[in-house]
Amino acid sequence: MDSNYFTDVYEVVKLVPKGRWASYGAIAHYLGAKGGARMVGWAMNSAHCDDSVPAHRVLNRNGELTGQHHFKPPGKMQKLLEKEGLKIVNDRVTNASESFWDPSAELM
DNA sequence: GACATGACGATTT
DNA sequence: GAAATCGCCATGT
Repeated sequence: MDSNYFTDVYEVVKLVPKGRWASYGAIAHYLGAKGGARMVGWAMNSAHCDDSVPAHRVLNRNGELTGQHHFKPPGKMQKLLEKEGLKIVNDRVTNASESFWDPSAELM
């Protein structure tokens, strides 16, 4: 529980608006760039057990569904994103720059 | 305690 | 412009 870092990541991910997506680096930067994007991904890895954390809204900086294989079943991530209004093509979000959500910019 | 790995990012070649 | 490499730090072995 000392790793409050994960909790921070969960909070930010939960704050991601529906139909938008945030990048690991953006969240990491919002948290103070602690450890960088990798730690965010690692936090999600621990969060995968928590359905309250819409990890499917967290993609890499390219808007690619990098963690699909970690979902159950694989592809659920893409389905959820498409259901929220995002267009996924080739495991990648189209109009990514338009649906991109930056916590440090939107939440300030 | 050290080595290897990981849902990434940025920089350099 | 694309590919390759290093860096970030925490977790697992």
